[in-house]
Amino acid sequence: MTELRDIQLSLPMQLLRARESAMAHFRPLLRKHDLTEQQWRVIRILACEASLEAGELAERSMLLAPSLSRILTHLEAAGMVQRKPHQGDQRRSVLALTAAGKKKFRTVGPHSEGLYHTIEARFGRAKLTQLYALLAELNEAIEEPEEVE
Amino acid sequence: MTELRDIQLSLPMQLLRARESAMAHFRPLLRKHDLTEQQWRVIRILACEASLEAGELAERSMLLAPSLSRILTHLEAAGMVQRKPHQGDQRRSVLALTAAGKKKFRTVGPHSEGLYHTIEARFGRAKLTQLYALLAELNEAIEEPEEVE
DNA sequence: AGAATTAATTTAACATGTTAACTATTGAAT
DNA sequence: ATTCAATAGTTAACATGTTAAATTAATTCT
Repeated sequence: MTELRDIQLSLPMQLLRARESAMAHFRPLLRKHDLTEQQWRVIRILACEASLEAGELAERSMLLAPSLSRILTHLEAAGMVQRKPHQGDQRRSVLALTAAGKKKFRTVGPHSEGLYHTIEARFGRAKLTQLYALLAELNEAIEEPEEVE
Repeated sequence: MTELRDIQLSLPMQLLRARESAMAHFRPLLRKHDLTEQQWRVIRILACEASLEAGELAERSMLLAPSLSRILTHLEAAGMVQRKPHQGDQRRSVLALTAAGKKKFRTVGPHSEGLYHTIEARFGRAKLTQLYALLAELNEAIEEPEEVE
């Protein structure tokens, strides 16, 4: 006889719950600096890369193309990101932080790091490392969904 | 000398990535049955409870009140949920599945369970249990954010 | 009882999530 | 070279996420 699983025990929901617990720490900071969580993801990634194509940026920031497109329009209008055409392929666009974008990163980054260290201190570095490893294993194991007939 | 953390190693983003890997398995099924992920969360919870107040439902489904409000309007219009006034407190509303809502649950539920078991089989039950435990510990440890001065 | 507070839910406004359709450009196949 | 298919981004449409404000009803205080 197979055990009946608690219908409430949903993997996506447990991951969402954990993510919410974590994000709750960062949201007040981001709001104070007029950034959404997604805008901050984009800025963080561009801050480490000098320049990136939109596709790469979408993948790394875990944003779907339509979302990223709108976010970039917003960040460009705010003067924090510059869109340039790609040399040799007119379909692509290349993104980079402006001086204002870099400044925003240098302003917000340290506070964000501080909050991260708070989380690390409370949860424990060892457990955090273990969690990262498990999440990576999970991704590896279930990355490719089954076909739906 | 403190190690510099990889700025890309973001806990919220790793949790998001894992969640996306998991949700990718369920999205085709839900789409085929004209349900959003959030609508399905609401139906699943109501299917186990007979009736619930909106506040309780919001908490269990990890939905903010405004989102839930709109979702319930939608599910009510679709004939799957019934909103009733609360006896003794006119501010509250009590939600319950209709016959159509229960039928939807019985139709989609088994397929959803099947996909869950696929994930469990691929990742391993032991690791999945370990992951749930770690996520619960994380929630416990960081649930309360620091004050922002 | 009546005023002020608190509580549960909804509405509003703007940003993003999700899927499909569209546009422009490139690459491949005759 | 012309046609066809694939690729990169954007636009569109609708649903949800997030915060603030508004609504309505219950509670508290005097």
